Amino acid sequence: MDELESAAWLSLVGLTELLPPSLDAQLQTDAQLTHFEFQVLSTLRFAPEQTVQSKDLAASTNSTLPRLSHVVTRLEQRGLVRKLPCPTDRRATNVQLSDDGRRIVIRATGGHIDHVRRLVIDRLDRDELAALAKIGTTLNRALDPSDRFARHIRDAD
Amino acid sequence: MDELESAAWLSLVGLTELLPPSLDAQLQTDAQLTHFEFQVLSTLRFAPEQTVQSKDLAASTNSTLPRLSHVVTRLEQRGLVRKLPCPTDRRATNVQLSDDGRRIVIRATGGHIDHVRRLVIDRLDRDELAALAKIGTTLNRALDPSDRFARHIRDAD
DNA sequence: TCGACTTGGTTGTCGCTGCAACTAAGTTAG
DNA sequence: CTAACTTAGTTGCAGCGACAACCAAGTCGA
Repeated sequence: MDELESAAWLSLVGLTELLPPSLDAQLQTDAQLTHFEFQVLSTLRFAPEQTVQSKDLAASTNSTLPRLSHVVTRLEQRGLVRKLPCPTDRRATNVQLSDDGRRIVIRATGGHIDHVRRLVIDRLDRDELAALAKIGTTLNRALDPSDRFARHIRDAD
Repeated sequence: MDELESAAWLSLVGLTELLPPSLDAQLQTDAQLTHFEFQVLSTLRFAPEQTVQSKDLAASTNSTLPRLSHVVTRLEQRGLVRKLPCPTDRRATNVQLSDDGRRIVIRATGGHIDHVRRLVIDRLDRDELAALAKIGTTLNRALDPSDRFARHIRDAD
């Protein structure tokens, strides 16, 4: 690897190690949510009926079904979501945002966006944002060929 | 957030969620190492005497001292590193790469670099690499003002 | 229509990391 | 010199995520 390749790679590794803890910390102190929980709630918030089937929720949040199952169980215990049996497929469960959950996620979103702006968006100019979007898309496609991820936060983030 | 900002942000979040598992998976199957363990061993490999003090090793690998302590304990049990008392400060411990550890990390490096190339480097042109390096540096500085991270893999990665 | 296979989901266990508490060694002010 | 403080490191516990095993429901072929 030459200088440029190495610099690009190291900076990318740095990002993947530093960014997630920063997001978790902000959301944890401001809203008692992990970033993953926030993603789950945000996805539900913008879904029709505030309801999404577990399998699809897992795909949207780029998680596995076991992981989601655990998290949804905890969120349900906190009263932020409900689990409903799916009427058309009795194996499936639909996850629905509760009123409490809706209030929580709405209140959390503002501060989270502020944080993302201060940390990332506002530090890059338009050209850099465009470059990042393009590079990110390319690499995400390589990392996740099924490309199921991340069509969710959209209006939230 | 407008379209461009949102696209950049989502692609960045995607990267931070997809890249680390990919690195861990490759290193785990090819060398029975987590990416973090690989970083530790790589750092030691290029240090004078193959030895680094725990505190500095923690800083170089962007980890906390407790985390490093646990990992070094495991690596020592596997015979890949040694813990030596520091001669000049009796509180400190120096971590040294063993011969086995050296062989392991050297054997692991080639495959790891191949993986990184296939996944990232080879998918970007020179302009994109330069943009990524610049953006990454900017954001890393925002995320980690002390900037202690990532002066290590250098020749390895 | 019945057996084999697939799909949706849950549960249990294990391993790793964060955090707080703690020990030990070094440093500094009086 | 010694009491207060800081620094280096370890340990124990708790929480989360991966994985495998499992159950239940749906599908499909003969």
